[in-house]
Amino acid sequence: MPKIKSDDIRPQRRDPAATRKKLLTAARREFAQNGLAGARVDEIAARAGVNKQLVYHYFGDKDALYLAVLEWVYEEIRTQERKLNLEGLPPERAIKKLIESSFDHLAAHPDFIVLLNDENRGGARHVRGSRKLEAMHSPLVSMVSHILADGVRAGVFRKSINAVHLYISIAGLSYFFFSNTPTLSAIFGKDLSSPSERRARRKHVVDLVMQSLRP
Amino acid sequence: MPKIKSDDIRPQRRDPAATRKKLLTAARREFAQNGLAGARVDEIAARAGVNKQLVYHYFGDKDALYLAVLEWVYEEIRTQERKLNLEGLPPERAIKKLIESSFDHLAAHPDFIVLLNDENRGGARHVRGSRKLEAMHSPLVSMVSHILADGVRAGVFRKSINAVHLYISIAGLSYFFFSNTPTLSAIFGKDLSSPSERRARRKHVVDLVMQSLRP
Amino acid sequence: MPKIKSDDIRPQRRDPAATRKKLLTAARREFAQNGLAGARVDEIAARAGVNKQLVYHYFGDKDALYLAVLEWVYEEIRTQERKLNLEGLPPERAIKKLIESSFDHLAAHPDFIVLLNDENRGGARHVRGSRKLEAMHSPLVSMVSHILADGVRAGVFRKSINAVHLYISIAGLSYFFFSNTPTLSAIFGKDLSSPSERRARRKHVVDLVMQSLRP
Amino acid sequence: MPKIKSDDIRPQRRDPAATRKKLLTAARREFAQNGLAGARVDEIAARAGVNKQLVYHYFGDKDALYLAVLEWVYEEIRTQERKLNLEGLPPERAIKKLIESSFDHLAAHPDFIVLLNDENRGGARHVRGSRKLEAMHSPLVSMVSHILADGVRAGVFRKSINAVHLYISIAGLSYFFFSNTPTLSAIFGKDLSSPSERRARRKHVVDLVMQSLRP
DNA sequence: AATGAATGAGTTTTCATTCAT
DNA sequence: TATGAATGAAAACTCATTCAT
Repeated sequence: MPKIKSDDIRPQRRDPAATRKKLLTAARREFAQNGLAGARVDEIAARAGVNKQLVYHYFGDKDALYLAVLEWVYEEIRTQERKLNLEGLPPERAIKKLIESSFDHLAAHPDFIVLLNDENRGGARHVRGSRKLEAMHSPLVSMVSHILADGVRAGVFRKSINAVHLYISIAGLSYFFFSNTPTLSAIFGKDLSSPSERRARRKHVVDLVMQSLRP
Repeated sequence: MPKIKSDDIRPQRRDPAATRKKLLTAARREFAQNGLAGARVDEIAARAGVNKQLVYHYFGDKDALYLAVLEWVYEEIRTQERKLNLEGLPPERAIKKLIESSFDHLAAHPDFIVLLNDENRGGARHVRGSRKLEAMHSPLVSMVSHILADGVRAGVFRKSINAVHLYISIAGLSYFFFSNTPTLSAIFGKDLSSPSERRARRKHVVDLVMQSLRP
Repeated sequence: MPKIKSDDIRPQRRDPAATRKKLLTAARREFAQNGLAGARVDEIAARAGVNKQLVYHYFGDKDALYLAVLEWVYEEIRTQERKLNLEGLPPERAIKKLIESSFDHLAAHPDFIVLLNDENRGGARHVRGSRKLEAMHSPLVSMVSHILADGVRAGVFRKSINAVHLYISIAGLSYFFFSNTPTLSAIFGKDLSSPSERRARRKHVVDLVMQSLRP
Repeated sequence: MPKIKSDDIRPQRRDPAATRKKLLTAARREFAQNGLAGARVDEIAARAGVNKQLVYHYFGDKDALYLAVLEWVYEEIRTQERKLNLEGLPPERAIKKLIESSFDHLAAHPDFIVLLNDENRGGARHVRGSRKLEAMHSPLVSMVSHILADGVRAGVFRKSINAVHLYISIAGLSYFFFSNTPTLSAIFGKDLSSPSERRARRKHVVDLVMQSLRP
């Protein structure tokens, strides 16, 4: 929406919120492409089209900017999870929807993986120090727990499946595929990044998990 | 083979092979800890206890050293795979052994994951350029293919399971757990790196895959 | 004078004189602690609790602010000198009082020294450019001159003592002690900043000068 | 002395000791002129005519370089003190020589003062952390102590003069004159840096101290 | 009068790499 | 083969100052 002030030709001058967002977006790309150590503050500022000093003005330093990006992508995931609405669904449909949306989210946001990799190498140093992330509990584990119980009761799922590990498995089956596509493609001599391969993978993951849950 | 040179008091002076190995070991640690961009050539030389220039002497440059490390860890995996001897086993035992040894290898060599992450972010640029890696085909995919066929014939596995994707799934279920332990632990508020959690995970992965293969 | 503006809760909003003074006080501390080059305009504004831009509003730039601080401390000294009232005293009492008050002033205002050091390194560039300081002649040199003459006439002081140099000596004997306390303490392995050491120094300075004036 | 190696046209290539010394000399000038905070590492390297990185190679960082300079000037002073040979002299000649050489050393090395000023503002942080300086005790205080005792015994000095404070006074009477010449000149409207003024000051200092010691 | 955003030039330090011995 | 000196480019971060409101 254009600003009302008609005599201001230059767009968005003095718009702190917009500047912050531009920096954050640029940082997300740069960190995803080059990692924490490989990312360049200069480049982030250039991508955002603002002065380099503003990185420090708004975020403090490179690490704090990295954390802000992490908080952003985690928030995206939580938002997506909240939108799932699995409560009303029959157990099998619920799990299937969860698997699919988990796969689709990674497909749509491939940078999430690459941003997390650095964080994991560093022992989750930023995540552990974040108040914001501490408050962002995922509702999914307990939801999965309930769905599993419902499924067992309904006789469609086998017993003694650990909800935390199932959640990790669902994530991992998609995550590894996306994160390691380049080396897997090179090793197998087959481009796994094509749409058809991606569809095949999605189907395989859904099948694998669903079949494994049968009583 | 002991060195004859009697007047050389300090051990391993002028021992090219040993120096090369020391550099490689040091590089593996440094790259695993700090990534490709974050690793320091100075630090690698210091860890190896040799002069920095020898990195260039033996390997050419930092990227070539990184590739040498990648080739090393891939070779380790292939060696482990060759040792598996799945041929004689009944299908179910064979797959189970494959899953377990896949998990155990990552548990024993956690740096493999972290070394590959950078390579994947970079589009597998080093791997794709390597003659050596090209020659190191994994025998496992075709082996899995045969095992699956045998299992279907014996009536213990269901049909239409893709061997490549099953292989990727087996790897991914362990890989993701190990690679994301720090952030998962932080998010779940539960230390997943403990031996008991690790055992539980191993069991879960074996169960998940085995159950999914049932007809 | 209390402000009338009734709806203004925070005190001293829009109080130019107070803001100026707060800036000056903050600048004095910051310059004393970090020198001209080491002082930070940001820090000065923060210490003063006002916006950084006001430094430029009120003083022009960092150098002008530094000069304002110098003028302030010089004015303090002149004020103290004017309060001395040496005229009526017998020559020996007058000199003694001068020495003591010179020592005491430095003891009370240790930042004076440190502020002047930078100015001296820079060739007194600010002081020489200041109209205000030009007008602030010290009355003391001519006063010392008269006291010396009186003392000689009264037979209590020896002849041919240069008033300017005596003034410099009186200042220097205290100045050096205060300015170099940290390094002298480190070198002598003895804390010269303690009250007892300070008292001893004061006595020594008075004695030294007084004894040297004897005929 | 020219290097023997005749075929080496470029002078002093690969001469670590010379490089170190050039850096140290350049640093001394730069620190003296601009202080610790005001000095520029770039400028020091440029003055030395070597690559900036060598500052870090040889000294570690800017602070360590500053300490190296401090150690150098202190060593100069100790060397000069050792050369004094006051032992054989009669007490009055000994003290006079000490005053004069103290004055002359500062006249010859005016940067000593300015280098110390920053160190004192910083609470002697570098000096206190230096092993080297800890070992460089000045022999002068105990020497002054003995001279004073000899003078009292010989009836040429009065009693109860503290050696440490006399040493500080002798230093301070010269130090303050040199350190504050610019502002004193500006305030007194008289150039105190001229040779004649310097001679007058030297005489005054010697007189003042010597007269103060009379019984 | 007062504020916070924005800037450009600079400042220390780092780093992969090459040179000379 | 091995070493330490030397380099140039670039990195993160800082800072005095100005702009827009």
